[in-house]
Amino acid sequence: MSMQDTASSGVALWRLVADGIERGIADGRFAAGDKLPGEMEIAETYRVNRHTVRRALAALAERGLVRAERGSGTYVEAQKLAYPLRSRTRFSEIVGAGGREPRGQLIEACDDVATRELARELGLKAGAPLVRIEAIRLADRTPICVSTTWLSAELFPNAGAVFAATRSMTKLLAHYGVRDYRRGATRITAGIVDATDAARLDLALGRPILVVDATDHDLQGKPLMTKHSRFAAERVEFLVES
Amino acid sequence: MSMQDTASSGVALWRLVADGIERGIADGRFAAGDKLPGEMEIAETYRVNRHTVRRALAALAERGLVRAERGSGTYVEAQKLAYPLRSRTRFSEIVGAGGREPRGQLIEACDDVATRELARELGLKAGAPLVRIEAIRLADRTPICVSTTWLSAELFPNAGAVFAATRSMTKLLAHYGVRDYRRGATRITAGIVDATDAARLDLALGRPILVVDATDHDLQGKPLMTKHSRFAAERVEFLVES
DNA sequence: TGAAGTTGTCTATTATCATAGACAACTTCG
DNA sequence: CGAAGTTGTCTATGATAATAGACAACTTCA
Repeated sequence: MSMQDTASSGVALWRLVADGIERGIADGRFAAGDKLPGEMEIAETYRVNRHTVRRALAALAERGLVRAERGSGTYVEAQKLAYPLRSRTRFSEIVGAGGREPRGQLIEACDDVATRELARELGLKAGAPLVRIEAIRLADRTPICVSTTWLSAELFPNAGAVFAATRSMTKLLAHYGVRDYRRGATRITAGIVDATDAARLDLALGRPILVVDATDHDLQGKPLMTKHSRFAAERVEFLVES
Repeated sequence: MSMQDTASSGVALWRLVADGIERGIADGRFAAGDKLPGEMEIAETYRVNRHTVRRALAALAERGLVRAERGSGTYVEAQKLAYPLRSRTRFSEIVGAGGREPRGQLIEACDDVATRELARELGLKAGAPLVRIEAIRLADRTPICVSTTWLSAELFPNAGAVFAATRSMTKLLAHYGVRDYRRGATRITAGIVDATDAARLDLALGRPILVVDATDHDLQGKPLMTKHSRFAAERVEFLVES
């Protein structure tokens, strides 16, 4: 065969191979930790050159989906959600890009008052009225993180009800006329899940979590909301741009 | 820009442009008969070379979605369903390939006896028991054709109920263990829709129809079913392989 | 230790993708 | 008719995709 892609569909051959392998991983034909067939074998099944397979595997490896070990084979990585930490990242977009369905679920929404720290983050005075939203975010049916979000009760009246209806922070902000926003400085630490979060994340007690604190700003730099998120470490992998 | 495709995603640039235009046609931004923007203008909106736009338009023209008129412009064709007449064609696949959802709807299933002609087509004796299935097939919510299908009542007992449940001839045959089948000789004529079919196809009286008679065989050549289909001529366009 | 099997890297060739410019052929409209 | 705008076709160039072969580097296992 000297054609570049099947039926000149405008989709590169290596992409078709990569998609095929990814589907195999997604539907469990290749489980996490499994060894993929050798490059030659994959090349034969797809009737493609070994280098084309390598191109496909390289693309998957870049996304952290597989890991090649020289002399041994290529292995399926623990299928962690690749979570790029850019200034403009939306949970729904990240999850959707991985071919999974993003879901949001409200746990609790209640009034709160700003501590000195929260007030500083949000550019308010200590004791200012806040709305606190506790929510779970899932990819398909897998809980990824629990997050506590604080917003100004004056700027976003009735925010809890709006989030309950939209199940999306992005849509919540859009409801108040905020068309775009960015994440400011983000702090990442790790910890051990507590009993409450363990139940919410369907996670065994004692498992590690990634703790992320971030404040989102609008395009003018005005603080909109500050978040305290706890990610199931075994299900997510943050990607920081180099 | 000297890159071949956006973010080296494995999808050709012309494909992205073609998909974008096709989406515009699908969601009504460009209606049937409309003139598309000029090639230069499209090139500017997609920030792409004019030749790349031409490649995209050529792909759409090949599928019959648009028609270029030299010196005048490129126009959206009457959006007929492109129906390739190969030996192995499935309605669901054809409709699905066009980005529309295939649907089937049972009108009536009843017992019948083989005329001399039907018996010859199905390899049975005249007077043999048959099941006759009347069905409508749609793309999204647009009726495409009405078809009358005859099957041997002995080979496919209770076929009507199975079709009512599966709404697919392919699945019906699979239910009886037929994994694959091919269409044999196909006869195509044209006619005027009668009152019954006009109502079923949501077609005005007096409109033309394409009449297709075909018999499907299994891979050993044994006749499985014979069909008499009436297509709304203004909604479909048969493609015969060259 | 050695053989077999695996991934990594190199060179080389061909086809396609994408861009660029120029001009012909044609349609539309004043 | 003539000008403006459109699609059609040609040549040319550089980047990428895909194939092909060879060999190095490494792991696994008998």
